[in-house]
Amino acid sequence: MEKTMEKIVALAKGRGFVYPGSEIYGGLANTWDYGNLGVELKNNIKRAWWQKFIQESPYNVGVDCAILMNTQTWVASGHLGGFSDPLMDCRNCHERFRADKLIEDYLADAQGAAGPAASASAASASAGAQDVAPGPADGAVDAVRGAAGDGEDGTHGVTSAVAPMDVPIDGWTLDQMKAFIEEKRIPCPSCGKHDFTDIRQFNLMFKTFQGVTEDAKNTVYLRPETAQGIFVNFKNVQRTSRKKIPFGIGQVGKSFRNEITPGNFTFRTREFEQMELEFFCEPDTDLEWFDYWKSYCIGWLQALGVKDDEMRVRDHSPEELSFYSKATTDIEFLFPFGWGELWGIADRTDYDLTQHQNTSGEDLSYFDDEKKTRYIPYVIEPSLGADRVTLALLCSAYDEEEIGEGDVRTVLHFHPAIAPVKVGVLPLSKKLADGAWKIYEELSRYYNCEYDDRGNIGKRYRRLDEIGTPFCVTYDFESETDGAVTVRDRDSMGQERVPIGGLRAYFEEKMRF
RNA sequence: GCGGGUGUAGUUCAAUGGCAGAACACUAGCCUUCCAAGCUAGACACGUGGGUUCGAUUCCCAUCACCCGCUCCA
Repeated sequence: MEKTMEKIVALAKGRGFVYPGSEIYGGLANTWDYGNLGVELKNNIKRAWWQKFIQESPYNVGVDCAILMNTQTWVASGHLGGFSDPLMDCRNCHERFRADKLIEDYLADAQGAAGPAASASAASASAGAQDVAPGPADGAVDAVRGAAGDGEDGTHGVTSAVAPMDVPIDGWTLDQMKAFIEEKRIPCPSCGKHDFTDIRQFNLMFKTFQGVTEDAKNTVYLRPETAQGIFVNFKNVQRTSRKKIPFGIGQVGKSFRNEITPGNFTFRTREFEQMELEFFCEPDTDLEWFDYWKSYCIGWLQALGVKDDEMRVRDHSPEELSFYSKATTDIEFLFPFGWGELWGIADRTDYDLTQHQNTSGEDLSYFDDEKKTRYIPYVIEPSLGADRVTLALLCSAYDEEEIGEGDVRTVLHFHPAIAPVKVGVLPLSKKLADGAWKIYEELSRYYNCEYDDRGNIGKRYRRLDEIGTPFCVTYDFESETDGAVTVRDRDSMGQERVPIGGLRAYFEEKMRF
């Protein structure tokens, strides 16, 4: 019984978890709509996160910020300036490359040719494959690059008439990159020819216009992360919540990134939902809090049923770290397509608040009344993709069980707290509809329930197993006289007789999170 | 954006230059009544546009969309 992405996608479409977006118009690439069950599942997961990270945490409060923000926000955060990728295509073989990477590799090669690290180019050429599961190959490249960089100054002794070799490649203009590639006649890593298109910028932010006229002055961007809404409201929330540092602000909401390559079902999409916490602490306490939130996150995943062997924690190497981050750890999940990042926990230092303070001119420092000190807080950011964790929990729950001779049932072992339907209410016969319906009416005041009287009882159990319903209540002929029903458990398939009046208490106990 | 592939029912698959068929799923009724695949009936499909042709779901062209690779992921 192999667990494959195909089967999970088929189940998701077939049973109403996730449909392809805009389907009647032939679809829209990589958009997905959550269906009747999917929305329940995702809402339950978001609610569970909120409960654990906001409600139950003595430190944290929540916000819900606008998706559209003042453009200066993105200047401060660095999204607007530095994050357009310079891309060029090879006219001969139609491969696409990042110009800066091409130059970087060329320089590394130049170094390799002169020194003993001659295998550098071979390693970086072969390691390209996929980023989903950065394996040993990528690590090797990093190591090689790191070693190459230990040379004098990063230029590797290469000189150029057209490019500023004393400036890191990130600081070059597009023209300088293009000119350098021409000057050195850098070949296409794929086909070896030298015939590139001009460099084009690729900005990852979705752009739109506020107001009716479409001119540049009205340009606004859809947020590429929810974090910035929290940073710009840091002082507001601190004042109105009367929180003292350390404290955190959490938010659940949509973000948009014009990724070039989305894919793997809902794992990577251009529109996605994040559950982010920005935790503000004193500068020297950041690493302690980093560890605190790391285990807090892992604990939450375990509580929802993620098994240890389908989860791993990966610390970023120093070369891999983002420019603003002091430490980053990814919690990864083993999807059928490989390991994929679920949760990024980053020590962002005081980078964000400092940037906003400098750009806005507002003082974003915090004054500690007890210690009589003033500082810009450090930030620990556990950032979780809502769609990713939903997909992960769907994959984790998926199972095909052989029960008896050639008899297989598909079952989703969701934790009751996130199961889209908590209780199936089933009259054993249609003649018993009245009594069963009363139970349905009562229970659906507390839980999302499903009433089903079609087909035989076994078939109904199977349908409910397949959507991960933890409990079925069967109202039978005896119920008419003894006032009790059979509660059937999804996981054990065992049965228990429970008085109708005791159902509510029974389920409360079983579904506790 | 480039290269390759694919478009027939909700799903998986047929067939055909001349009324498009099955299985499962679905709906209604009957039967049964605690672990799917009993009986009867029913609803549902050729992505779009153009061309060739007496006639196109089928052949040709275009278009749209999706899938798989590549480039990206603060």
